[in-house]
Amino acid sequence: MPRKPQYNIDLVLTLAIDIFLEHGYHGAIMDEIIFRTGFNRRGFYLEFGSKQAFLYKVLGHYQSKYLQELMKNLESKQGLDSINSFFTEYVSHVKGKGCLLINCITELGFDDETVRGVGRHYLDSLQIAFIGCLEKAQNLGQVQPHINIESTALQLTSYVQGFAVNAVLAGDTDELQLATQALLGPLAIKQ
Amino acid sequence: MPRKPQYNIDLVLTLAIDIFLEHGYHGAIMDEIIFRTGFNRRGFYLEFGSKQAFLYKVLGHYQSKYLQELMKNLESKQGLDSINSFFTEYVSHVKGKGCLLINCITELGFDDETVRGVGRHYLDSLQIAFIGCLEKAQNLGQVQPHINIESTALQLTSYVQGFAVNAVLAGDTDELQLATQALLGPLAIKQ
DNA sequence: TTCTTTATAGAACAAGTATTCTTAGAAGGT
DNA sequence: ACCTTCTAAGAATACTTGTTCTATAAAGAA
Repeated sequence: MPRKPQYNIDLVLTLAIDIFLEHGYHGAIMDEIIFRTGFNRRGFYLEFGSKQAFLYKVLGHYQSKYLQELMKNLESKQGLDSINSFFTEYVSHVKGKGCLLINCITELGFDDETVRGVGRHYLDSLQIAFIGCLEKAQNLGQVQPHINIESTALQLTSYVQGFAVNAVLAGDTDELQLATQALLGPLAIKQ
Repeated sequence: MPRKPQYNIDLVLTLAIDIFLEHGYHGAIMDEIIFRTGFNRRGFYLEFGSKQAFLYKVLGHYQSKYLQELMKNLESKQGLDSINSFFTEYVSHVKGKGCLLINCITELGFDDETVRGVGRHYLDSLQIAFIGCLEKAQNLGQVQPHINIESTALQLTSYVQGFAVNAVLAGDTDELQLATQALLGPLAIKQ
């Protein structure tokens, strides 16, 4: 039997996330991908077929490793606390880098139906997760009873995307943490 | 004296906005830029020097023609009404396309200091404009007196960036208009 | 009209980049 | 120890794309 591969697909995908975050899809060149992931060209094309197919794999990996993990905060449906911890973790995740999925949407969304589909699905999931948390929060009496839950959830979803953009520019994230408080504060019932 | 140019720099810059919006910076190739703007290669390089320099010009043009125009709504400082009309116009501006500046930030922000600078300046202006409006609104008794103006302004600024991303995906923008109402509603004093 | 100047169109060039191919060598089976 | 099989490294290829160059023609001045 032949030698075994030295690379680890999971690690390659993880390392590639940063490369695409830094340079975008078209700006990330194969030489850097090969070099920084420690992969080799032949193996790369045997494994993934093309740069584009590779991006899709990286995006999928990014979602399951990070985005879905972050959303678990919301799925525990503990009301406002869940929303709070989601934002705290999200801000620290995107700090100084932004979000790979958001970057792909803005760079490729117009031309790439696959990316658009993934993006829509992500935003939908996020909104649904927020709705679940808000309903719970309402039941717990944590938020004003009169708010429109769907609109508020959409609103929170927009915030998340806004943070992803801001994070690329913001040196420190104290600002963003402050914004989170300002954002969630008005929802809560004043004690 | 020689013949006069048939192209119109202003028009070229305006047409280029859509091209960069559709394909991003690296995805927009010179052939399409030349073709769709009706420019010619030689003239292009005499006038702008390079694709990168051209992007900066297009970005500047985009800001003065659209972003600053939209912000005038806020500068009139008529309180909540100004904020409302800003959002209405903004949503209709980014509908189906997104915002060129935001797209450039997410695609190039990490590598391009110029773009980062322009982006920061834009977000700052926007936040300051919101602050002006909120102060006015507070003086007019249109909003709750206890809200933290700076935080609320930052919150609104994040929201704007979220819309820019959502708009790339959203077929219709009714959703976004609804979210805006949900957002601004709680600020206002109930009548 | 004729001459000068410069825009136009697109061919040519050169740099960059995704993909394929070649060679050498490592890991295990017999 | 030897052979097979597949990986590793990177050279080579083919294509894309930003930039420059050339030839043509149009617009005005004298």
